[in-house]
Amino acid sequence: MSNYDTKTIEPKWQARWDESETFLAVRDESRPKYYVLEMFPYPSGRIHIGHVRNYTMGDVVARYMRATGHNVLHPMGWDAFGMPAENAAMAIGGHPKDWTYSNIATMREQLKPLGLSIDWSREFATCDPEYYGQQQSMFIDFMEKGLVYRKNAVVNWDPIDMTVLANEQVIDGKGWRSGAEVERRELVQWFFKISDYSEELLDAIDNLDNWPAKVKLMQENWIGKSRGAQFSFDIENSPEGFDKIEVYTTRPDTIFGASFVGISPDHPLAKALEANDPAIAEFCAACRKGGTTAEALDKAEKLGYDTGIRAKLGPDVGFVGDLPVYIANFILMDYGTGAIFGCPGHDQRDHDFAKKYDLPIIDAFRPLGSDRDYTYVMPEILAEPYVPTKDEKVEYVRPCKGPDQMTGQEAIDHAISWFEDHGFGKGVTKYRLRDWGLSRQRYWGCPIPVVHCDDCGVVPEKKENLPVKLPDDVTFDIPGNPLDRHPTWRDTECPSCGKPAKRETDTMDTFVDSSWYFARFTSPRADTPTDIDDAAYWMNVDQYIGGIEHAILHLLYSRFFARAMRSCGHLPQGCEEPFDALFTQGMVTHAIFKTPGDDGRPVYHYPEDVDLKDGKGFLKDGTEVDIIPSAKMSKSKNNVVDPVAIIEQYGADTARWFVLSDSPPERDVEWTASGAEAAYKHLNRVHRLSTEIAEGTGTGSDDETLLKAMHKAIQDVTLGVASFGFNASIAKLYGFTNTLAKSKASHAARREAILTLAKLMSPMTPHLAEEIWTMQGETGLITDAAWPKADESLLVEDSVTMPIQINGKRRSEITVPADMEKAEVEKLALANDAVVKALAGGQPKKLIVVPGRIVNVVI
RNA sequence: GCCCGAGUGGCGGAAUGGUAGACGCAGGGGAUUCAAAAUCCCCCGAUUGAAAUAUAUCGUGGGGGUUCAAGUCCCCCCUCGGGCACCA
Repeated sequence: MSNYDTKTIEPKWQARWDESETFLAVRDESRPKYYVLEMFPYPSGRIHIGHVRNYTMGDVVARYMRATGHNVLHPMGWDAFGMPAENAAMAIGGHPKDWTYSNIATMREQLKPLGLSIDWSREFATCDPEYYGQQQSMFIDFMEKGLVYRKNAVVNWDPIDMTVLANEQVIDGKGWRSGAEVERRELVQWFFKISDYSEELLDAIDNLDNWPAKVKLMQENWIGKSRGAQFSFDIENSPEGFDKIEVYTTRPDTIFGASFVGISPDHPLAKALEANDPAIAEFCAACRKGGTTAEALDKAEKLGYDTGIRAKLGPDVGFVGDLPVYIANFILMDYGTGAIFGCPGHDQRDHDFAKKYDLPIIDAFRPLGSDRDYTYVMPEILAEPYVPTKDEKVEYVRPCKGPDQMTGQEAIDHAISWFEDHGFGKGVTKYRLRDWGLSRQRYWGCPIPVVHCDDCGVVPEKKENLPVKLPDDVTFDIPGNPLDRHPTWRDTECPSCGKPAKRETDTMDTFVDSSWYFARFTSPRADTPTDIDDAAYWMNVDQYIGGIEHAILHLLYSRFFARAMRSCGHLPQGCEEPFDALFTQGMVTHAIFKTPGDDGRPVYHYPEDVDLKDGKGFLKDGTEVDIIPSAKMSKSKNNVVDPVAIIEQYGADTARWFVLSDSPPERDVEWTASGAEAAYKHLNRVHRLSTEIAEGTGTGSDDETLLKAMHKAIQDVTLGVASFGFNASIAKLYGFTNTLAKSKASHAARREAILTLAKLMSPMTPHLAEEIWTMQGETGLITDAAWPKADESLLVEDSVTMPIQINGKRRSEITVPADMEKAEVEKLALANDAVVKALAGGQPKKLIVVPGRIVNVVI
């Protein structure tokens, strides 16, 4: 009897797939194409068990689609630019390029033993000049389309990494990588005009039917559309040149509840005042200093400074009197107009502010049936503002227009038209989404391919001079951008006039690299960014798989890029939404084992040092450890599972099988030693079963039962595999394996069953499946065999057992022929002992028969 | 604060409104073995019960409701997780 020897089996089949170029993707119009993609990895140095889960899921989809007759594209590449390479160069010397390519080589060698059905011929890294050169070419195209611009901008400056961060990269006021408190600086920066697409990116979300609702919602909130009114107050007692304040509001219906006007400390008017008034300057400086962490904002008091300026609406509107103009710390310059009117009666923030500065609280509306009408309320009388939802009907005591009773939304619509009718305001739609600042003052990124010429200004590099390659001779001994201090790299000539000029030294945000790699995979060696025919054939990505952490940034940028690429002719029409279906998978977690240390800090123990017994863990010396279940893997907590060691110990198929079993794919799965062991035992059992069947002969009985179970398994497993129900599929496979192991059917039937089992397992455990295929004397690769089809006629049971409920509680059951008439079933049910007893000679009030399902007798 | 999502045995988790707990882990019992490992078989929600294929009672975070029938649908509440946030 041969053993389940993964060290022989797995490399053998991987070599066979390689030799026969099984996974090479070639255009073939005769078959439907299917493009499955997992988010490509950053080459950090080693693969993580999370990679195993991510790529295994993609591989299951790819192999299943392949078996169902699709021409599958399943590529792999490396998101290879970024700061860790520079950090490594700073920490341990060497060059980011060497560090990166060496990591890629290591990780490729670690990934390959997983037996993924990847077309490795399409592999590339984003730091390959062939890739980033095409990106530069596209950047120039975007410039021509007006999708790129420069502006002086207040940026988030990370003082440790010495770089600019996107808003999205600032988390709680700290740099997403360094954790350093972010500072505000003004620099000339490059931007993509993603805001041009705000409306389109928002509207199109509705059509992303196969995206998780959660991700769609997050994107909607991120784009943040709001409809409101923009209008001006006339101001008096203001500096020269300022006779109006433009404000934006989403609640114009509350205008007659206004009791002050507020402007941001960064508002031009505030800046003008600051220049002449030291007290105001001091106040504004204090506002800017305030931390931007969520915590700091929570605690930050509303601060205001009365400028002495007075504001009023246009002369003939009446009602709203002179309003004091405050500089207030809670008003952001980069949203709306940087100025608001405050309505303390219907806004918590304004309410807080009004209380503090003793400003009037004026109701614009009141709850239906209420008789309150506050025109000026001392804070102690009205503790809270009245803030109903926009679809709640309220009664207006100071309406702009429209009936007295209407919902907030109706009132807003009426108010906007009232503003427009009176000619001092207009309806305006605003988005929270800002343009994408892509400049990075780093070395290890794609150089922005432009030249600064004294005479011609900013000039794009000529395309024939691309790629603008990164120079190799750089050092990282001092912070900042090595490109800035390189002696010669910057020096070039103007592509337009030929005079000496300087290269741009900013490089691109690495999110640019990952915003179009999926398109490049369709023709990775093309000498244009894409080959339009290849793109037309392979796009869109039919199934995209990755972590929820990319729900906003990466996916939104990719959606923008697809549109921008279409407008430059790099993608055909219909690719605006590049990912037809998205699946976000959970993490692989692992328990943390810790004991209290002498200094009070916990000591973390490696899993291999802990013996588990009855749910408790003990060290070798008998000390009990605390167990924290399901924690994110972290090197510092010593709870990282190394996939390489797992593959070494159990083989790739076990690792693949385990990460798919137990938990639904979208949820986190906890890696446990016992679970991995169990997976390994099961695969051993299947292998043993196959050996047994291969060696067996002869006749048996009850083939039909086995074949029925087989077709049921085909049905159930297929359903699971096709819908990301991998854990459910695996449960069915366990069940079918048990049935087969116990079956006394004939050799022919059992052989058919094990072949089907292998086929059904092949997306998850491809090596073992190939092995069984061969053991049973089949020729060719199981990978090339067609997916089994369930025979409908064998799925139908001859007889069914139906529970009988009496008043909704299960009391008995009857077994009847599956096709029995409802009336017959009713008759049988009424004759059932339990029913007869319960009826006690009476008649049921109601008798419900759901054919094939259940009988309910209501008494 | 706002917006989502989730609460089912000791654990991970199954369950088109139709027999709650599939499958796996852990646990218990047995077979095999000189013994062990491996393997195979059986039991395994709680309560009551000496026990039993008990046709007993309770049971899917809590409380109401719709329905012949609710883990599943509706309303309120609690807890946990995630996202966003002085966004006017």
